[in-house]
Amino acid sequence: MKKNSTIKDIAKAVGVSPAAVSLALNDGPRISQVTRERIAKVAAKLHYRPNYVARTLVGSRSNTLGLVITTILNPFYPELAKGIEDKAVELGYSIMLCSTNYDSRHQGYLVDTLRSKGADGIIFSSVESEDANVAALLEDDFPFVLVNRKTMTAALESKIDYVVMDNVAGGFMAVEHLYRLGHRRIGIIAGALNTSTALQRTRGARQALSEFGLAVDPHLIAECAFSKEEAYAAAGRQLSMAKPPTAFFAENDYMALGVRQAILDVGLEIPEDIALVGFDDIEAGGIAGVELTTVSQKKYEMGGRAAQILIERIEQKTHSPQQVVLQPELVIRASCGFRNKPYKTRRPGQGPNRRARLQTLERVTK
Amino acid sequence: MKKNSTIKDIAKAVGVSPAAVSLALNDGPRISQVTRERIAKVAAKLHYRPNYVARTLVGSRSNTLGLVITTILNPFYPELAKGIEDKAVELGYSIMLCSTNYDSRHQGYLVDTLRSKGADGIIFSSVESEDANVAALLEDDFPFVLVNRKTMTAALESKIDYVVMDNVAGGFMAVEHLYRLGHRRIGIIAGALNTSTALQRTRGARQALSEFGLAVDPHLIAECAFSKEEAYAAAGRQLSMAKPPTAFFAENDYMALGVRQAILDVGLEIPEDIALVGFDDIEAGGIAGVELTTVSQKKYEMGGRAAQILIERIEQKTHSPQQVVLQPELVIRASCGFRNKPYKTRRPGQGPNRRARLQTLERVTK
DNA sequence: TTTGCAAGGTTAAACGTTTGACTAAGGCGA
DNA sequence: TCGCCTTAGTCAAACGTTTAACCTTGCAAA
Repeated sequence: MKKNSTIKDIAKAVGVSPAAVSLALNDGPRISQVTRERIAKVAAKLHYRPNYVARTLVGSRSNTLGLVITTILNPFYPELAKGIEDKAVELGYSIMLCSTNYDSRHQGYLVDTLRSKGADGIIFSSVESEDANVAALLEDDFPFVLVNRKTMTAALESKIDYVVMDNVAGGFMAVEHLYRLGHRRIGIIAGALNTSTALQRTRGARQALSEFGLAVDPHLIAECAFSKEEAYAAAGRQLSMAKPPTAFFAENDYMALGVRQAILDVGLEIPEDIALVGFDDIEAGGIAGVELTTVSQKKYEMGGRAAQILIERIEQKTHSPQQVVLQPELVIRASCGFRNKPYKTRRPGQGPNRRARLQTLERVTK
Repeated sequence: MKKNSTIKDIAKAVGVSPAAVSLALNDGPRISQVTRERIAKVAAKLHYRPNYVARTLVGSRSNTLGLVITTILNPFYPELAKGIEDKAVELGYSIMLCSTNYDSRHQGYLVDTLRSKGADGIIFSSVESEDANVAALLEDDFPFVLVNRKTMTAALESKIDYVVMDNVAGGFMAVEHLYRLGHRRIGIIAGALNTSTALQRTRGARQALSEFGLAVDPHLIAECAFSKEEAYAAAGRQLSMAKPPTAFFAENDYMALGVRQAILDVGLEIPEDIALVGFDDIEAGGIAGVELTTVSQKKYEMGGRAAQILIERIEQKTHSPQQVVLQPELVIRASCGFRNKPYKTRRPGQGPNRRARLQTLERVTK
């Protein structure tokens, strides 16, 4: 491989010291306009490309962020990653992509590698609700931000930057929608309950159930990994119960696609025989013929915000922990039959109005 | 941020020289078993994490690969990226993800950044058929591999590592399938023709057309970006022609989804009124109700092979350029109506048999 | 004529490793 | 006892930057 030209090569060619070249190229002080220009010219001629590795070593930043996700195969992540990458590039950073494949031991290895390789900070979209890596990073005062998920260790939570959706509100919305459509037996296909995401969506769902006076049947709550396959299996099991549910809430769209297939495979139709609501609003859910009703997350925005918060922390522009909670939105499509037969039930309860209730929920969350 | 412990800290603690620590930790020679163990113990206690930045600087490798794609939003890429990442991790490498967003100037910037930051090599899945960056990299003898696409500059092609599908054969298959189903007016929604991918799929499609004695109507070939939106628009235009096509071949599945929507939006049904075949075999195409017939690419495998080839080159285990061409496979689902009414036409022509013909095509490709 | 100071540099150390060349100590055969 | 080899290290340079501290000029002011 051809050797890259260095600052020394330029120095030699121009007849100045390496320090002068460095200063000139970085708009430093103490260099006259003329030398500055001569240096720039020679640098261009030699195709000089600053060596970030050396620069990083002397202690300045690497301008590289680590991004830790579970697997890029879940369509939720590409959009999140896109939001992160766009913002990072805008602010002059690159990103290193790492997948845990749901293996938290591997996550430890990834974190070490990222730090070894000089990442300035890490964006985690995959932490478990009590994650050892998070505690360790905090201890070392290494910059990181959580996105999509958060830690639920009370002592830590207030010290950590994160950006999440209000998952409790989201879970509530999903079940409320189903309830108002007349459903009374609602199967909940929950994600892995060692994640804040699944924990809170489930909590919101249960809150809705109890607020509407529905019993919480444990057989109707299935915990499984955030995967299509497990969701398919779990839904299949509920469908073969003596009294199967008349509606499903799958805690993400990828799982919802699995549930959908399970429903179709037993010969039932959506929404005529059974209703289905997902969570995330992935692109595939919007395809004609699929038309999944879902709780929408602002994935792109979440990603961008997370990147920005992390970079601010890295560049010390920041102060205290930033915790942003975005509000979800119900996207009504065809999979619950709302268009054909709208809500049967009035908004239940005479308590405070919807907005007030949600705000209460939010406080409960924290 | 807490300072990381270094080899010097360990050296001090153990009472040996930094060189000894380096040697011990890297299984180098000249260190006795006992010191080796003492060093290991202290390293563990201090949570020593080797500084890759420094290591990279002295000239060894960074164990980091650059991956350049167009945009992770096209569902083709996550699976490709997964194949790359898994293989890279297996072989001890990390990957830096970069998106060009279809901007070839930006690609130049990305390449520079990647080289600046010490990437050992680059995987390109986004080069244009005559790409200046490729030529420059080759000139500098910088390790890289092309995947999914290749250069079509004759002088360069033989010197470059790449792994692609046989896109000519794939394009041929798609049109052949439609032809044998009885279609005679086939709209081709082509990708950007400055990519080898679109160029070759289109070439294959035209070869099929002419082999089956069908005229090539230029109005039925629309070039557009590899995006859902442009494909939607292009299909819409063909559908409003006086004599619209009875079938479409979209050169990737993401575009096919756009075409599908266009068809549905004018009130036509698939496959009853119009047939549709895609390319790639993305997961969303297989969803019940969508069931897109498509030419399948082995994305995961392609990715893995590409990573492996690049790493072999980086580690000098390699010799001459490696060029792998994988064979596509037609995945017949519901979008062409094959199941209801199978082929009307015998395999046309009395020339050499299918396999022989394909092999000819392959040779033409190269 | 001296002093002060701004402008435009230069020097050298430092970042954390790796690695080729050197060395000290001990053991062994002759 | 000498010479030589082996073992287990040490030393110092190098990788390409950045940056604090120092050095020269030349010129203006006193």
